[in-house]
Amino acid sequence: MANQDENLKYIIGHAKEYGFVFPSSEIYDGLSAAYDYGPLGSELKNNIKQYWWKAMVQMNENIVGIDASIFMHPTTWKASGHTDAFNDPLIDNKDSKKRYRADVLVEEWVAKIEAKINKELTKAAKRFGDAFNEAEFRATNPRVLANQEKINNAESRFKTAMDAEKLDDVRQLIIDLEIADPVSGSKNWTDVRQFNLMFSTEMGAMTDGASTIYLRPETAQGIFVNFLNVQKTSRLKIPFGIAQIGKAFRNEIIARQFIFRMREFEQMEMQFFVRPGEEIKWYEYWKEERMKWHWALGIPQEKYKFHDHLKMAHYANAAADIEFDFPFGFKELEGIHSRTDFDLKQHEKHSGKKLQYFDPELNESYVPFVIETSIGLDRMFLAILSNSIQNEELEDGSSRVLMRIPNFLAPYKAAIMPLTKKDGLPEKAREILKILQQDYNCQYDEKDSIGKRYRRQDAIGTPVSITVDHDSLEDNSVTVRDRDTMQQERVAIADLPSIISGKLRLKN
RNA sequence: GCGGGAGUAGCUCAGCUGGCUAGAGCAUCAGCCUUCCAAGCUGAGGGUCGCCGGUUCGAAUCCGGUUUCCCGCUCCA
Repeated sequence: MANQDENLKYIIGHAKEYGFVFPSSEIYDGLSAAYDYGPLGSELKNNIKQYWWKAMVQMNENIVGIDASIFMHPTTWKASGHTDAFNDPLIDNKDSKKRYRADVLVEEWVAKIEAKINKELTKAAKRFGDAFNEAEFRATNPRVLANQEKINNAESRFKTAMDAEKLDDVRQLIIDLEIADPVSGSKNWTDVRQFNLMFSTEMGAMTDGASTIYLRPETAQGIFVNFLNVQKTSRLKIPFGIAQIGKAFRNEIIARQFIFRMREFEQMEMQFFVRPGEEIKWYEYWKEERMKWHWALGIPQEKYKFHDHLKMAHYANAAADIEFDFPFGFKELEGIHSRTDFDLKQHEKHSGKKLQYFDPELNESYVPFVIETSIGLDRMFLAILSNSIQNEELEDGSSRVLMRIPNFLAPYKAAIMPLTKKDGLPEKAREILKILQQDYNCQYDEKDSIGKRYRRQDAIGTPVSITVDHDSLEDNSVTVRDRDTMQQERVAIADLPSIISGKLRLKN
């Protein structure tokens, strides 16, 4: 591949040309960072979902699935922290054109002043030796006192301004503190603006009396608020998990890189509830399990790597990403987080309901700890798409566009084609189609030369092509051609179902 | 959101010092050929040149605005 830009462009072009992914509302010039899945794309996407659901829910007797509503009670987001944390005050420097979080600028300023105080303390400690009393020095030294007061003032002004949502005051604070852009040193700032990362809308037809609700920014909370419902109705014992596939929405300031970061996206999540104190064990377990799930697809293992988080989100005590080698480099594909008991505790607090599990073995109740595995469906789609597409040079000097989609995820499993359009071959081919399409998504094609039709199937990743010729009418046999090797073999029509199912089996 | 680049048929692009009914290759469709690995023959469909406005006798072409996409910065539970 020439370079990364060209590569991604090629993938986007191929995806559009063959009906995998279209820009949303394209006839109206499209909508930024929104995409539609076309006929082949929705097949592939559904197959990914099925693969995940099967691995998580069907293959684990202690994991069940739900499908929660996108709308949730507004208090949910207060409890989860999204209402506050998804509200960043941002400010731009007019000269450097850089954007910063206003709260970070203030924090950095505070850190600078604190450094001054510490310098003062170190100096004093040297001077006084063993007799040095830090608390006393802090309480009496005029320079330290003045600096400490500066910090206190700034922090309280910032807090007051944020609480009252007075963004002008935040800007004034930054100007008063003489904070300069770390890059350019410029103090030429724009207004402070708030970006709420959650989409809001009104519930209720009347504007008055309607309440603001949010489109969920993550699917996890739908699981947490249903924790007791599910645990009780499914008679689950800890450790157990609840899985969900669904859409989530984030009003990203900037959303780009094709379907990698969209404002509307789909997550496949599983929250695994465990005994407090056992979370790290299960965290490690799921890290491994999830990586195995990826490896089973047959995509080269070096395309994946773990990225352990050093800086944790407020709710987590351990976190790692599974990163994938996308056309634009290694980027997060899936997250595995030890979320502690943060979410359930928060919901207990805000709802006033007990969200606890009675552990018969320990004979006590507790709020379970949670391990989360969360994978972006659209990202998984892109991972498979970008890994599958290749231009293969053939021995005769020609080339073919090949989509090496893992067989069991392919949109079409088999293409059935008559060698020619005459002599009853189409009829025979359609007979076979009728049988196979009950179990497999198949395509019928009789247009153009047989070689051309093979290439067409290569370009959309169909693993098996079945060709009906004149002999087929006599002996009920057909030619089966493999997408990757291009090898052909003669088989009985009756054996087709088992041959196809053999090709769709997972690598383990 | 800022800066840079781009937008002509489904795709890749040509045309752009303003001037014939806007072209090519591939793709699509119909027919011929009846053929086991694309690119054989005949024909057809498909574009208000991203959109709006301006300059002009005349704009795909010049100017302004706008929108979408790509890249960089920024942001990212």
